[in-house]
Amino acid sequence: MTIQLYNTLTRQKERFEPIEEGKVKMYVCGPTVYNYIHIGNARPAVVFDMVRRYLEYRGYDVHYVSNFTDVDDKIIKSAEELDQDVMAVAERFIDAYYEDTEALGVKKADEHPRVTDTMPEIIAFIERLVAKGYAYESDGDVYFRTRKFENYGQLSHQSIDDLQAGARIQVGEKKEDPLDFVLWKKAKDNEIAWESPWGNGRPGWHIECSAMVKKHLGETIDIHAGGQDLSFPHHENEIAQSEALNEKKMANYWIHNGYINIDNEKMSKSLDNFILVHDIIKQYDPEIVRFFIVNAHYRSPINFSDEQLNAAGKALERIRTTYQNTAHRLAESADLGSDADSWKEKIISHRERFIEAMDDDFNSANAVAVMFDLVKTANLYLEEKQTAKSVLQSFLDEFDDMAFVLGIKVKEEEELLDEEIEQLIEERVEARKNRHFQRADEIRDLLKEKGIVLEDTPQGTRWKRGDV
RNA sequence: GGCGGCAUAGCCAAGUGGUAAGGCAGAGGUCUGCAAAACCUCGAUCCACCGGUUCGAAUCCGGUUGCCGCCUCCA
Repeated sequence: MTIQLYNTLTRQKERFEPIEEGKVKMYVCGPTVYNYIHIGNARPAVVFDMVRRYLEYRGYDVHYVSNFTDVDDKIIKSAEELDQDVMAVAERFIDAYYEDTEALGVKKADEHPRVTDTMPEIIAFIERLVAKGYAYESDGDVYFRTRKFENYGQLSHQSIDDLQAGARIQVGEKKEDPLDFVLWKKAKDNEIAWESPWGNGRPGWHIECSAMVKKHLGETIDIHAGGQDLSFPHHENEIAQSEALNEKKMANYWIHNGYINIDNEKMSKSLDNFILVHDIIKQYDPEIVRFFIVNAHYRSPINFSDEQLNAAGKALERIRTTYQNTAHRLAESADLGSDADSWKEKIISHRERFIEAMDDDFNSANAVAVMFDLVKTANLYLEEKQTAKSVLQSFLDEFDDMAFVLGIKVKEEEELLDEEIEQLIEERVEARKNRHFQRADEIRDLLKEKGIVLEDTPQGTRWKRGDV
């Protein structure tokens, strides 16, 4: 079996074949850091992190690069409003980005290049486009000559004339053609700027990704990813710039995630209906937010609501409970089970189904369903009077693997309880032994108020954190 | 106007030619001192609507309706 993925370029699922065997070069468009990220920004971070984890799980050596746009109009505006330095604002929200995405289980990229660290490469890139006739200077700005690039529109599957017909783009006097887009912007007075052959200015939005991809990954990469709304014009323009210069295909596979909606409408900063990750994770365990995201296929739109998050929380709890019950049994019971092989075969068949699901365009919704089947199978095993340690361990290992790919935590942190609580639990065990159920129930209620939920099992009493 | 996506049980969500996964919610039962957790049983005679292709369609084709998105900064 091989991995199939939906390529926006061809609008169909294709078999994944990396350029270099066993290696994957992957680039994900990152955020413009002028504010805390909202959950719509979090989705690509999460789903492409999952894609990366899955590729690693399948044995690929993944070189994963994701950028920060740390200078542009919005940051400059934000800096003015906050009365702070542009770079300070960028720095602050880059830190916030790491904090928020880490909470959501997103691993850091191998490289997180910034525009401001890529300036020489960006300028060189533009210079060469000018030299090749694909770009021209106009009053301190530099524009890309879109119509000169013959394959323009290949990603959005639009003819250049349709694009122009539908364009509500104003024809700037500086541009030769309304479809031309800016590579270099002349600085206004007192604005943050870099020196260039065309005077002081800063890069346009699209050029940074072309330059960074080339610098960090090369002229042709395996996977280029981002939100659906980036496919046009951002990705289309990236292709135009890179392929005009390199005369090579920029990326073999383009993948785009669907939106997160609020009340069925796209969440965006301009619609002012966004929810910040920073805020939502105060209300819900970030693991729940992650689980909610991976529980749907990455290309489907998902609607964000309290009802859905609560359901996701319960669902995740079910997985964790089974994991804990399995771990508890492993620790507390003797190694007695027979028939170990048939149970292990069941576990392996779940693993195969999990891989099958993820191989099919990273269908994590199905992968999660397989995980729930494994939960059920594990629960059935726990119903057995006698269990084998090796089988219990196999269940845990399988859960760990699946959880790694999906980026969710199923293992609870080792935690010690207050001595006082420990004593109460001890006292209750004694009380139950002596059939003093009234006292036992009193203690259980008391602990519940403290957020400690007790469960009596044939292997003894265990506790977990619950709602206070 | 151009391009695209979606419409499956109370809610969410897979399935994309062979007779409807999974989760949440709900009902009944088993286990338990009681709980909790778990287990068992129950739910769409049907996949927006209308035609067509096929031995067979939620799945393919044509059309209709509704919703959403891109074409402008946006993940």
